[in-house]
Amino acid sequence: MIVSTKGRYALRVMVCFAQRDSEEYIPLKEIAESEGISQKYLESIMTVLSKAGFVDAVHGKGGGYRLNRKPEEYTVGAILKLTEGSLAAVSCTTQGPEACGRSSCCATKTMWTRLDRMIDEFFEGITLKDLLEEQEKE
Amino acid sequence: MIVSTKGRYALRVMVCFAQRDSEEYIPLKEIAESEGISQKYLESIMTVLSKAGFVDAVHGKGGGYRLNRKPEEYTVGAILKLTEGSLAAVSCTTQGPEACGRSSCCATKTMWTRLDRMIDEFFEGITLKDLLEEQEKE
DNA sequence: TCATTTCCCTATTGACATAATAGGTAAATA
DNA sequence: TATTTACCTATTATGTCAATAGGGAAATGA
Repeated sequence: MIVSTKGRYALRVMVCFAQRDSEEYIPLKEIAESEGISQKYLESIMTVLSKAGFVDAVHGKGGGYRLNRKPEEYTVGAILKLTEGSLAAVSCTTQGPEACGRSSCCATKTMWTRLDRMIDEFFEGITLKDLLEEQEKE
Repeated sequence: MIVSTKGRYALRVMVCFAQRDSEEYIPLKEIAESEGISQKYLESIMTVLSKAGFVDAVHGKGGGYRLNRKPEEYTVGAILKLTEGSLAAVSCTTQGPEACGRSSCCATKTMWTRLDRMIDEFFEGITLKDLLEEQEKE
């Protein structure tokens, strides 16, 4: 599993925000209910998105979260890297060469590196706007 | 993490066999030592490869394992799917639509399906022979 | 026949990450 | 000043992976 629940929820929630009026703040509670995610769990995700500056947050009544850029300025890759930490398909490529000891002669190492690059390019080539349009097609 | 230790070991070991004389049976002990994998753990991997008919196994002195096809007839995809069970990047695509309940309107579903297909094509496009040649370059 | 080598089988443990919950604090607003 | 909302720290529950343990059965060669 390369993408966990956390990352998938983050993406879905960001799409949710992208659908709404960009000025309006939406409380976490509302998003949690509409997406069927527990408020507490979603909190941990929103905190990450907020700290990284992906969303604006405002306390109190009328507050909540909102995007601070246009949907096309968020790549799926950026959102997933933030919430997942890494998108590496194997541990070999993230750890330094000293971790394995065989990396200098490993027949499979080049393959893992190519795979990582391919996955990265895939996710960096998709924006929230693309996901929105995908949804509207249906 | 999309590929675990099990799958990575399986690949390395298969490359190991591909390097040797194709007629010769190699005992597990020898492979385990040369690859730095514990015999017991490697056993569990070799059992899977053997049961699936990827290698021949012979008991007793002079016995061991060997490939039963040419290196170019093993794709990395086949080996990984066997040992990993699945190469899916997210659980959404492996489980049926009833598991999620949102799959009918999920903006990200198409993306996950495309990703899975891309990863599958990547691994199916590489054979043991390719890995062997990669190693010999160094 | 018998000892050795080797593969085969079942079960268990330890470690770790993820998913989710719990309970409270601080800020903003009406 | 009460309410709404975001923020923070800690804990639990679950499950998977990696690795170990201990023995059993087949093949071989002497």
